[in-house]
Amino acid sequence: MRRTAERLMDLAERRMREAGYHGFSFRDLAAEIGIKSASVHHHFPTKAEMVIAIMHRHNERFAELVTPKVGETPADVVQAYRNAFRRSLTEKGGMCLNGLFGAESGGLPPELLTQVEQFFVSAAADLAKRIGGPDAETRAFAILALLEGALILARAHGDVAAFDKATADLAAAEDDERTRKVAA
Amino acid sequence: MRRTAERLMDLAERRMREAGYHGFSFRDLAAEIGIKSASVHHHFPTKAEMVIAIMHRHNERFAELVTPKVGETPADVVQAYRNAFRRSLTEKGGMCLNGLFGAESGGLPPELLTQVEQFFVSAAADLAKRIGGPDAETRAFAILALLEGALILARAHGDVAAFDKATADLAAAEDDERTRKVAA
DNA sequence: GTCTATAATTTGATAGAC
DNA sequence: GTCTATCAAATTATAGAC
Repeated sequence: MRRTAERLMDLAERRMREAGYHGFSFRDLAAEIGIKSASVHHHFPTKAEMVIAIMHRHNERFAELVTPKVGETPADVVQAYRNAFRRSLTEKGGMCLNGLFGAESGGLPPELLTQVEQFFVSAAADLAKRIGGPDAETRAFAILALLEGALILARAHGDVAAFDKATADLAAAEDDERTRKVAA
Repeated sequence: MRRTAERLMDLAERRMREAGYHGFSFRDLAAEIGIKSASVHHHFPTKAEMVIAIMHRHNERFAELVTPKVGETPADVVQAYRNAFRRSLTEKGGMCLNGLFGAESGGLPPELLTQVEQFFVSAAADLAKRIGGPDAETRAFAILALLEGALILARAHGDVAAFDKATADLAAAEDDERTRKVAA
């Protein structure tokens, strides 16, 4: 069944969100779902390939989560991104994989790093386009940085409240930008 | 000589900033400075103890870097923090150790996580006290999150410019807060 | 798809000589 | 402080039977 492959990916993803690329081994996964590590290799030849598949799936899901809504305001867009990141914490048990791999990028497979960079490039471009206004690209970078950092604070404090605190002014700030534009 | 211990710490710190807690082994370090791994254990009994010593040293240095200046404005304080974080990238070769360990906290020694949490608690308190104004604590969280996330973006893009872009509006925003207060 | 068996390497760590 | 020698465990991965 392809179901086993998905369970393996789910499990590996969760472990990595908690502890990074080295946060799981094939033996770990195998033990938890009741098979042997050799069987994991049947579904994913190497660990690198497995992680790349996980990242691919994750980035597709992320794109769906922040898909544009008709009539959205810039504040709506920022809220959609904020909610998507927050879900990492509350439903996936930890960090954004792209942020995590960006942080520990030094020892990771190059193909993985390509995916990570690509994620940030397209997320920044998408955000910038949808919030618009002056310096949209700079503000998009700031928003992505704030969200990644807010996840770190929440992990360090062991409390989602830290994420909420760090991002409390996010939507309000974007409303300010709007007001400023309208006023000008 | 205590000199060897320091060289080991320097090397290990750099590797961890690039690739996280699992970014070096005692053998790596030993090979690079021309001794054997058993000799590294003479200076640091275990890896966990070594990393804790590195964190201790790092957090002391950080406190010095952002030490209060007489007559500082809130914008000055934020700039001092921004510069301290930026130095991680330009002089230390990578992430802030606290941010990195917060991100991959799942598989780390508990004593290390205690230090990480403590760092963020005291940094937020210090920042909040020195920038003052309404919601100082919330803004302090946002500033720390932005700085950590900006490091991630720079690592992911492989370019310090991403850090600068993400933090471009930081000091300006703090000036806004001041203006707002004065105007009120 | 899963198993047994096993290889090759790496890792954190220790004992004891010099 | 450094070395040789060594350990036990873990990790990624492969070959081939069922």
